[in-house]
Amino acid sequence: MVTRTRFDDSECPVARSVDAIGDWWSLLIVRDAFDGSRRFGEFQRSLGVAKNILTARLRTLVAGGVLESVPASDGSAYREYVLTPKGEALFPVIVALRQWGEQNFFAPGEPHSQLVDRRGGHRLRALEVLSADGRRLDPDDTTVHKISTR
Amino acid sequence: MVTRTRFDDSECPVARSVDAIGDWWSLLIVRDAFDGSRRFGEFQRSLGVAKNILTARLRTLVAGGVLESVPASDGSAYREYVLTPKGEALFPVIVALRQWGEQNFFAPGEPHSQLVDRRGGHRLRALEVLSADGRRLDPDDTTVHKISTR
DNA sequence: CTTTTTGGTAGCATGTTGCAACCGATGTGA
DNA sequence: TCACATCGGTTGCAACATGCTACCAAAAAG
Repeated sequence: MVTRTRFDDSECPVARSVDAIGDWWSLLIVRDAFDGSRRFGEFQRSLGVAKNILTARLRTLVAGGVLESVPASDGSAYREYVLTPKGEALFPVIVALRQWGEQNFFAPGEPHSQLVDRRGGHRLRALEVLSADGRRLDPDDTTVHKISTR
Repeated sequence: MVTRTRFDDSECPVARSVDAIGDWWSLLIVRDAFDGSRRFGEFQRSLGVAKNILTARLRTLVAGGVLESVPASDGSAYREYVLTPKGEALFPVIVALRQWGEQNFFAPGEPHSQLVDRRGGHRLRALEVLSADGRRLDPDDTTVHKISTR
């Protein structure tokens, strides 16, 4: 568990998100969950993480409402960790990280795992940040309003 | 610096991205950089991070090609940290984290900082994951191909 | 009924973080 | 130009988090 008292009450949504999933393992656990991992052992083998660390991370993610622990779907007495709706809402985050990684950390032609459209099997379209009326926005086209009500 | 030998050679783009920016401070530094912070002191005051930690993080981000150190724009002898093109490409990641935070960590009406379209000042459109031909995709509509060439 | 798998926990060594003190180079005001 | 404040760090230390290995009980498999 990271010691962080400073941003628990931050008014910045990015800070609260990072607080929930912004460590090395949590994001990869969520990625694996999107890829279909459900069982403790699946995450452990896939990630190679120490079991006590995995235990702690899964607990944090469950406490944070990203995952939930449900009875195993195969009828066994074990439990599974599945994404909640809140966890599923991380899909654009994972896709954004994946696309950034693809574009910046692989040499042309270097093999890498790829997220594809199940129907047709094609690569996804690159994420675009759009204005309310649909214009593509660059960082310079945006600004942060310090406080606002929703 | 996190000890991570396991994923340096990973073929998963998400893992490589997380390797570069997947810790508590790096993402917030990048967020501040998007919001206009450039100087060491700006980051330090904005984040409240210890100076030695900030030094280490900035060095890592520069080494990773996310930030670069340039002469100060005000003509002083100091230096500034600005986003490289690779760093700017993190824009969708930050926006995704921001939108996830807004939707999941704030009570209705609770004040929070907001990213708006400079032209018009409206909130941004929610990020959408799209197929190559423009259909909205949910996690279930996608699958990971283990290895592929680009 | 024996063995293996699963999903952990406990203890310990090591790595990382946060804090406070300190420091030289730079900028600023008189 | 001389004192003083600010900037951008570095250093040492204490606290905390992480990773590894060993161990264990419940469940499943054979």
